[in-house]
Amino acid sequence: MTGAKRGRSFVSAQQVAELAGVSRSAVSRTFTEGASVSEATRERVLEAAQSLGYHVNHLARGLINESSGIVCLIAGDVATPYQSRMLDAISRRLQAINQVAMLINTSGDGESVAKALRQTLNYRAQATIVLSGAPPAALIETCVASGQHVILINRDDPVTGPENIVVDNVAAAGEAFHMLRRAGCSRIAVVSSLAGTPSIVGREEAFRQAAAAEGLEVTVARTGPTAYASGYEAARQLLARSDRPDAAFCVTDLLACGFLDGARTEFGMAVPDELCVVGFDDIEQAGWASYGLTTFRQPIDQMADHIIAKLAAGEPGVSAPTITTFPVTPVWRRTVRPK
Amino acid sequence: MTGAKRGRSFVSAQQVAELAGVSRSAVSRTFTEGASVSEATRERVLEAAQSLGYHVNHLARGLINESSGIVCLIAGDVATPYQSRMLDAISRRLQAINQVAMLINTSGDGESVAKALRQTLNYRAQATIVLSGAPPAALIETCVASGQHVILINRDDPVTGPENIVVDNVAAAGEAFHMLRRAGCSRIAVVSSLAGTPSIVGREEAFRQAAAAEGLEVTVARTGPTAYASGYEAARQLLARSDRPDAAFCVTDLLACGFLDGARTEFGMAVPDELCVVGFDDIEQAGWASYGLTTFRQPIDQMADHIIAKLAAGEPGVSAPTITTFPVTPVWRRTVRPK
DNA sequence: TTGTATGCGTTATCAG
DNA sequence: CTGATAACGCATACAA
Repeated sequence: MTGAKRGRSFVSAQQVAELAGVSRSAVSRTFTEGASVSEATRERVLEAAQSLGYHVNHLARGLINESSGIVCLIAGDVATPYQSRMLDAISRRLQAINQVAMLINTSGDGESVAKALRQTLNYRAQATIVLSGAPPAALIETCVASGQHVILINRDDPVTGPENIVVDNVAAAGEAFHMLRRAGCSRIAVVSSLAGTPSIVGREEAFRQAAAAEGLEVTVARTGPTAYASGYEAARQLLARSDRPDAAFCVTDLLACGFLDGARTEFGMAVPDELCVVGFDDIEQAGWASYGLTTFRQPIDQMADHIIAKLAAGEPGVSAPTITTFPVTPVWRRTVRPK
Repeated sequence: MTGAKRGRSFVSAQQVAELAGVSRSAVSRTFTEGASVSEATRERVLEAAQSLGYHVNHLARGLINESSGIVCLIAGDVATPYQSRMLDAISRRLQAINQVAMLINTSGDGESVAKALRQTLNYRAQATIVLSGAPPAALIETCVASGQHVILINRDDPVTGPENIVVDNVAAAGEAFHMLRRAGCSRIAVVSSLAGTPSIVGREEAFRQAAAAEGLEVTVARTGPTAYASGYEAARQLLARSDRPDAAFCVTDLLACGFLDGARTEFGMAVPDELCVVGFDDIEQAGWASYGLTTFRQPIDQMADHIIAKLAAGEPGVSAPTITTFPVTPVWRRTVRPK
């Protein structure tokens, strides 16, 4: 009677073996995919396990075959529509391939992204998926050196890890500009944020350049973080001007919703008659009747599928950094004049 | 030179010890809180660890002191504003006490909640926090028997686990009714969902009873899941009637947003002049200018604090199930006539 | 303070 | 098919 720990603790294979009258190995084999056990002992073990409430210890299992089955998801703004949607898409798929998601919330400060990367190493995660935030290059390197997949989403920095997933910001921004032009808009503003994220500045910059190619100046407003309130505030500032804009490209739907509300509430403007607005991401709220936001949809499900495929493929490529770009499709709703 | 695994794998304490010229124990002690190491060796170890990219294996550590530092968060609708907000609040605090959140996404089907509970056991989680879904009582029991904290949020079922966190639905629903009555409304509808969650039916039922106490009949609409679209559809059906309601209590803000949009878009109704609406949860969108929803706020941060306190307190109470009820505070905005 | 030895719960290997 | 045994990476009681 070695392992009789009288309740209040997890049950071990040892205890199951004793109850079933078999060896630990038999118990182990019963719960190991594709091991050979006779149906008789298998049932005895299963029954004993059931009555004792035994569950295989993945920590110990991971100790042996260097695969914990854990994938770390690192994100800063979990409560955000876009991020939480992505989180949902990825975690759901992870379950399907018998992996489990470890959520690391890097609440703001930059130091904590590094801390998050270290957590991922501590838990011997198979992969690290960075949804937001800027991880230190050195730590990324050790993650890769340790055999992890490191996947960065919408983070096409100059210095990056090996697997990058990116959305075609410049194509979308260019298309946004032409949508607005075809609608007859000429005083176009860009509503952005102070975040300085690669995708944010990428969209901003691409739009500006598309405008410049037609000889058009564009004013850009950055009034705060990438949030609803910043969009609202941007409307407040931008639309109070004497040369009030007749269109806005918002680098994020959240900003766009705020901007729309600001334009309507503070200035009573009619959309799209007096003002055209284009967003980015196609979050759920963009489709709500109060907004009917014309925007660009990120193919979140496809991106998630791609990530899972990478993970399922096994060992990460030892080779050079990868960049996979996903197309972004326009979703026409009611904030831009048709034609 | 035992542990020279040439790259592509995680570094072990063994390798660090060899490089630093000390024993494995010295390495272990260096990374163990409150162990005694001389400053000299400590630095040598730290340096070696740094250059090798060593990180303590929490899996192995958890094997020894039955505490993996993992807390499982089980949720069904991660992408939902309320859930993701809760997720954010909890995971953020978990980091602060050196725990890490494992996110288990029970995507819909009931079986997967059981699967989630088993995962929690597999990873020897300290605690299991169920944000949504109905876990089988038997599994809850083994979790508790294994020494886990099991915390159920807004799930005051008859059969429950040991630690329940609940919001005062009946007080809020009662108050909602009186808000609407004081606003002069008499034909009041309840907008609910087909989900059949305890909190949903609790609010529904409490509101109905408050009305019944004043001899008022209430019609309840359940047009689908607890989502925006269901609220919209409810408006479509409810407001097309000859005895069109002049008020609605929506058991969720998401439903309320949909209902408001439906009322305005499909019927051009003026809120709050022709129609008063009350929501529940106070999600971010409730505060957006397009909605200005009068609703009831769940004290998410306090609830999260409470959970953390429970975890930090150590061993779960062996005693009877606990129920902690949190108050819900009304947030007056613009969808109910004042006075 | 330091090193040695032991054990944590598993699985892989090997002999039967 | 089965059981004994050796890892896996780490923390700790113990001896030095």
